Amino acid sequence: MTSSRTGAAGLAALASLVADETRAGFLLALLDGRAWTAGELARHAGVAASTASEHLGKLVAGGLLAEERQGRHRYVRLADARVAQLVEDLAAQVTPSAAARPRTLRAAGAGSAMARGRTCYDHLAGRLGIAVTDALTGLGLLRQDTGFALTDEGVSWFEGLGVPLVRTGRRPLARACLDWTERRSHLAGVAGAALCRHALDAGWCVRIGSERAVKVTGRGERALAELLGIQPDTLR
Amino acid sequence: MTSSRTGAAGLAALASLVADETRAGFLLALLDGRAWTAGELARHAGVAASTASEHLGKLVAGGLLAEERQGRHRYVRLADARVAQLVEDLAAQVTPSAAARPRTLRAAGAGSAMARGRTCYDHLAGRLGIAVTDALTGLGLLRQDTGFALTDEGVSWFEGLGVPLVRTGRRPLARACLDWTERRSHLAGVAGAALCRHALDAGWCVRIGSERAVKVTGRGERALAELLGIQPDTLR
DNA sequence: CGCACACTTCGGCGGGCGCCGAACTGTGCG
DNA sequence: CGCACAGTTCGGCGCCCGCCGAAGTGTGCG
Repeated sequence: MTSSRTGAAGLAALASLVADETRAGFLLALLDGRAWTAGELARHAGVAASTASEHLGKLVAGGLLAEERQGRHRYVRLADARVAQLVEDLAAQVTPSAAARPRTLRAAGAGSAMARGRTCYDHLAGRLGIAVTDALTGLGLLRQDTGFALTDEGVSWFEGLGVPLVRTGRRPLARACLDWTERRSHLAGVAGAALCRHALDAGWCVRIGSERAVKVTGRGERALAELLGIQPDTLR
Repeated sequence: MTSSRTGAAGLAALASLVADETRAGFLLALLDGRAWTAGELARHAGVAASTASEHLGKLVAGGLLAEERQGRHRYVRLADARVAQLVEDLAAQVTPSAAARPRTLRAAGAGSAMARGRTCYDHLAGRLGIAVTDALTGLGLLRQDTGFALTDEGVSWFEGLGVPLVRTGRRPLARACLDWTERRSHLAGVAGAALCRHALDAGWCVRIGSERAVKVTGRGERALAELLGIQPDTLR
C-alpha cells in the first residue's frame, strides 16, 4: 500500500507538470525538436517572462526539459526522445475527441499545413509521414502485420541511402508512433529520425515558419517518387 | 497559434486527470485490468466515498475509465488498452528516479513479489515478463533487433499453443512495453495479452492478493521450461 | 415494508498554484 | 562606463480544486 502510494505520488507529480495549459503549450512547441529561448516561449504562450521562467524551472527540475545557457539566453529543449514520445502519446490521446473538425475554412487551412507534413520531435508525421511509412511497408522494407520492425532489406535500404542506422542506447531501430491527424502509426525510432534528418539535409522538405509544419519541395517530390514510388498527389 | 492553444488546453486537461494523487492511485490500481467498485477504490486510496465518487466522475468523463453499473454497485475499469499503455508509460517515466532502492528489507520484500511477476493491464511483466520475452526472442519467435515484431514462426508458435492470435481494431499483434522494474521492454499487444490469459487459464501462474502481482506455480515452471526453455531459477 | 448499504450531491472549508508587476542580476554592445 | 535587454526572484492577489460530513437517492434483502 505504501509503495503504491508513493508510486501514485510520483505519477501525479509528473502529470502535474503537464497539467497546466501554459506548460503544455511549451511542450507542444518544443515538439519541433529544437531549442527555444525562454522569451520565445513566453511570447508564444502569451504570458509574462517571469511566469515563463517559473514554468521552465519546474519542467527542468522535473526532467522533462534540458537547458543550455548561452550568454544571457536560456535555451531549453525536450530532455530526450522518450519525453517527446510521451508528449506525443498524450497529445494523440486528446485529439480524437478534440479532433472536432474546424468549422471555418480559414481554420481548416491553418491546420492543413500540419496535416500535410510536420515533424514529431525528430521524425516525420502527418500525411507525409504516413506516405513514407506505407511506401516502406509496401516495398517489404518495414513489417507492420506482426508488430513494427524493419526487415533486413529495410536496413540495407537505409545503408544504400547513405544513412547507416546506428543503435544508441535503448532506442529501437524502428518504433510505431501514433499520428494524431491520420490516426495511424508512422515510423519513429532511430530509422525515423535518420530519415527525417536526411530529408531536411537533402532539401526534400523545408520547415514552414517557426512551427512544426514542413513542406515537401519539388526535389523532394522527385526523390520520394523515385526511391519509394510515392505519388506527389498523395502529399497534397 | 489559436489551434496550438486549444491543443495545449486539451493536453493540460488530460494531464490534470492524472495530476491528482488519489486519481493516480486509482489508475495504478486499475492497471490490474480488472473492474473495481467505487468503494474498493475509496478504501484503497484512503479517502471518503464521496471524494472517490467525484474522482470517478471526472475520470469517466475524461474517457480514461469505463463504467458498468450493476445494482447498487458501480464498477469501473480502464477504458481500453491504449489508456493502460499511457498510464504504464507515465509510470515508467517516473520510477527511474523513484527507483531509489527501498532501504529496509521489509520494504524490499513487499516490492519483490511485484518485481518477480505481475500483470501490466493484460499482459505479463516483471522478471516473468522479461524471461518470456527473452525466451521468445532467443528461439527466433520474436525480433527485437530491428524493432519489435513476431516472426512468422512466432505466429505459428502461438497457434500451436492453442491460442490463435486475432487482430482486433488497430491493436498491434506485438508491441514493446517498458518494464519499470527491469528497465527493459517486454511483450505487449495482442500476443502479450493472449499469452497472459493462457498462463492464468492454464494455471501457469496465479494472482497474489488483490494487487497486480502474480506467482508462478509448479505447473507453470514445468510448462515454461518445456515450451520456452526457461530455467525456474530465472524467475526467483 | 423497512432496514442496510453503495453511491451521489451539496455546501463549505482550506491549501496550493498560476498569474502579474516591480525590483534585481547578469550579459552584450557601443 | 552606461544603456538595453534576457532572465530571475519576490510579494501579493485570486481562483481553482480536493477534501469532508451530512443529507439524499436508489438497490437488495429479509
